[in-house]
Amino acid sequence: MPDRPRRRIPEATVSRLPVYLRILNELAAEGVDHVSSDRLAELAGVNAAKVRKDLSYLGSYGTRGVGYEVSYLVYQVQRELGLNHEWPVVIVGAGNLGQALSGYGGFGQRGFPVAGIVDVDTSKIGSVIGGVRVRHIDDLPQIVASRQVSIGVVAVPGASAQDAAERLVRAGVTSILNFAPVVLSVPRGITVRKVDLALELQILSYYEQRRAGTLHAVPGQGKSASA
Amino acid sequence: MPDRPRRRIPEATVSRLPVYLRILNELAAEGVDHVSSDRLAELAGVNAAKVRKDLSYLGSYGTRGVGYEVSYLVYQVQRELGLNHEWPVVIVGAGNLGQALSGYGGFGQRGFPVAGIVDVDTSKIGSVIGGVRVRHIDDLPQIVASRQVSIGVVAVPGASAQDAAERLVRAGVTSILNFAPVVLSVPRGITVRKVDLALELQILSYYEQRRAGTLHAVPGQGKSASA
DNA sequence: CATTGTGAAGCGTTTCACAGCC
DNA sequence: GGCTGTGAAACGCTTCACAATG
Repeated sequence: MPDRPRRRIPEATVSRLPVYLRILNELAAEGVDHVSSDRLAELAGVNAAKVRKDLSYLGSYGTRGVGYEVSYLVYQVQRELGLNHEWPVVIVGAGNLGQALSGYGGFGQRGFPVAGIVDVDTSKIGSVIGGVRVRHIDDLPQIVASRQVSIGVVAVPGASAQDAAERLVRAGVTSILNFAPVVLSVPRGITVRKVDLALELQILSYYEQRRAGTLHAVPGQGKSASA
Repeated sequence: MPDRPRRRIPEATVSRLPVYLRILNELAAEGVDHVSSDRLAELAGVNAAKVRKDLSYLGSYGTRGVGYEVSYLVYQVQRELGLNHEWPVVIVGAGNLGQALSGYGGFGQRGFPVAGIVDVDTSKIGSVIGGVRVRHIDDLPQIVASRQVSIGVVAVPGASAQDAAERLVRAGVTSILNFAPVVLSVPRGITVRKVDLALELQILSYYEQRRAGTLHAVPGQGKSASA
């Protein structure tokens, strides 16, 4: 590992880097070796200036008049995102969602292997999901320590989510991906991101209702693009 | 239906209203009848001024010196979000994710009943998930029309997601919740929101890596709060 | 000469600070 | 006295526009 990130990258940019990365990987798979900010912007559904500014935070990796070399940019983005090594995750909650997440397989393929799944429900313990055996939640500290886990996934009902988060933090996890529909309260320095279906649907509901009233165009998280 | 929304509400505010709504519902369930912006802010993990400004877009529903009446505010927020009636959704993709989403039940409970699930895979057709029978994707237009569906959920692999989105749009859907890890290209006026696990994990990876390098605090999507 | 990299302007969001009101 | 509602300041992000350059 040669060097650590130095520059401070805007949050908005950080959340777009994974999108660029995915597109770059697709381009690489297609054998494309160079790409312009214009093309990348089109594929990512954003403005070209934004792509250039975003990438400029990583360094000057483009060539004027030519564009960006795909493979080199893939490497740089991965390095910036810390994707050069694996980040084992531990899933709390072996219900529907925990099982789906664990069985899905996409985690491991993308560098986030499931180091463990835990649940409070002793009836679930021992069953194997996606190749991982469900263990008791009291084993959390041991799993986190032995597998050097720093990311925890909260996949329990809302009522237990705060407790799950606290257990994760106590066990030594410093980042949490929260699927429960609650606002987690965590100590400073712990990063929490949430994925909340009902919330997303309710936001869509708002724009649908607006559409019904006045027939105007509507924003779409900045994620929509024209064909 | 007395009136339609008039004021233009900032996107950032719209995405916080569901959070307030959930908290308000919890407070109501606990028998709390009034709440201050300070308290609401604490529970939502945001700044009190933000709560007041957000709520002020709905109208002046607070009482100076007292706070907001919980039940009245619940009503107003729901109305603003268009949650006074149900929004049936159609799910495209009856794989792991589609099944989990449909079986989960939270959709229906929150006013988004599953009007149908469709798949291209004929071997999946006919099976019943969460009380809904899986139908062929060619039935989409019929389902959307007969059940007045305006929201579609894309739960297919990345490679088929664009096609799924196009079918939804052709069938008459105007909002899409996309779980596939691709940027959907849709006509203007169609709202797309995405839920992307890998992306969230990669963002966490970035902050984890930073933490490893320099020991500083880190943002958390603005969603974290101190205990 | 196409395309990057970037100051500077523009814009939306957050936060402050306090007048207004119950 | 306590809390809302809101102008205005501060901030961060986006977009423009163009000089720099392979």
